[in-house]
Amino acid sequence: GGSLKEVSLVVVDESHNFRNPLSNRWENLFNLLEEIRKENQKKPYVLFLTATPINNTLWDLYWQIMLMLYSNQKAFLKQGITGIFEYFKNVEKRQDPALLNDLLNEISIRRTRNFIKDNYPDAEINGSLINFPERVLENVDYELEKTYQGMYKDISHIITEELTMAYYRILEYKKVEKLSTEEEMLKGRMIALEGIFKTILLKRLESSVEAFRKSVDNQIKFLEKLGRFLEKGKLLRKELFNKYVVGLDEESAEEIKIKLEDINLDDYDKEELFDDIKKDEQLLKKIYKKVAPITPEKDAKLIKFKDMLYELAKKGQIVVFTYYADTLGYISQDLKEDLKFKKFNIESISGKVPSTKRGEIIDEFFSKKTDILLSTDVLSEGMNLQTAQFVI
DNA sequence: TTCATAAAGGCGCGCTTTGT
DNA sequence: ACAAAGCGCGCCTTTATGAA
Repeated sequence: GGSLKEVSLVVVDESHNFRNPLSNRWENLFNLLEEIRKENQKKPYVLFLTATPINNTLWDLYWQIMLMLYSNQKAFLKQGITGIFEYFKNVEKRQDPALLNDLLNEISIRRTRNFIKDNYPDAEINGSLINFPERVLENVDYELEKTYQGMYKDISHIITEELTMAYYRILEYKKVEKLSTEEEMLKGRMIALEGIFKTILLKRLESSVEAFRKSVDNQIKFLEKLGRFLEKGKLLRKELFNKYVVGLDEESAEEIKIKLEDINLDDYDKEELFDDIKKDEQLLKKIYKKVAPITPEKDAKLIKFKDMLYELAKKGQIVVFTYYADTLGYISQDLKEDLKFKKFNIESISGKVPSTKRGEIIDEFFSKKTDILLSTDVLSEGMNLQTAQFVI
């Protein structure tokens, strides 16, 4: 509620979120800092906090520093750094991160676990000594081949070798001597997407049967609609499909039709295109049939996971991270129904959980009411889950 | 770079609940 | 009784991924 004039310190937590200068958040923060400076007639203190100043490249750090320095390339002239950009270029060229020290010494405070242990052995939080638990890493192996009861090879063969992927290759069905340069570009990009799509399918297969089933089912539905719209001379793209996927009844189908781009099938090898779309539909249905009977009781990966979970849960609190929300839902549903796990309090959290509810779940975990907490990436930032004894 | 996919966060709208 | 706060939903934005 106060005015910008009263701001003398700006604290940015998880500051690596401001590593990309092309994003709105970077620009907004830059403008905000500028405004504060103007109102104040002097620069406020700026404090950036992050455990991972560099996520991908050196330049992540560069753009965070640019915010702190109001893009002033000559901010450290006195220290012999004539231009920040040049300085980073040089570090990049020489491939030696140690060269960053001159700059980092001017602007950063770094405190590692060992530093605190060595220099502040008596440090306390809320009256009790800080205790850094020993971290022990353990790998658990499982065989996908077993999980999918010998069908993993079949499934991955179908995905990588047998699917025609006609949707991503529509331009290949065009009856012309030579595609235009523009079309040639588009074709290349669509084929690249085909690769991404295949990878995603395999990734979801690896994550859980349920996540995989959902993707396969979704693709079957898409291909059905794609075929139906093509017959009407309209090309259904994924973007619109995903937008309207919930209510694709006949009425809304008419509405969508207006928004779709036209496609003149006379220019295409119609027969072959339709055949291939049908073929993919059949192949995906075949895959679906294979994985449909893998119920939780027959899911070897889930069983192994649960065995381990059960043993660990007897010893202490656990946080389980998973990549896909669908896998989270699958596991959480199964644990809820499993009598063996009845004695444990199990909660799950993802981006779909509203923020107020999220706070409750975390509080309950802190007060040790929860034994097992299942989570997607939402908990990876800004959350201190140190009461947990195990992380999976 | 590009784009599909799936994860996340943020904001505003309109409605309900809460506080004074 | 009225304003403020909270909530759910839809929409928009951001990010990582990987092949070309």
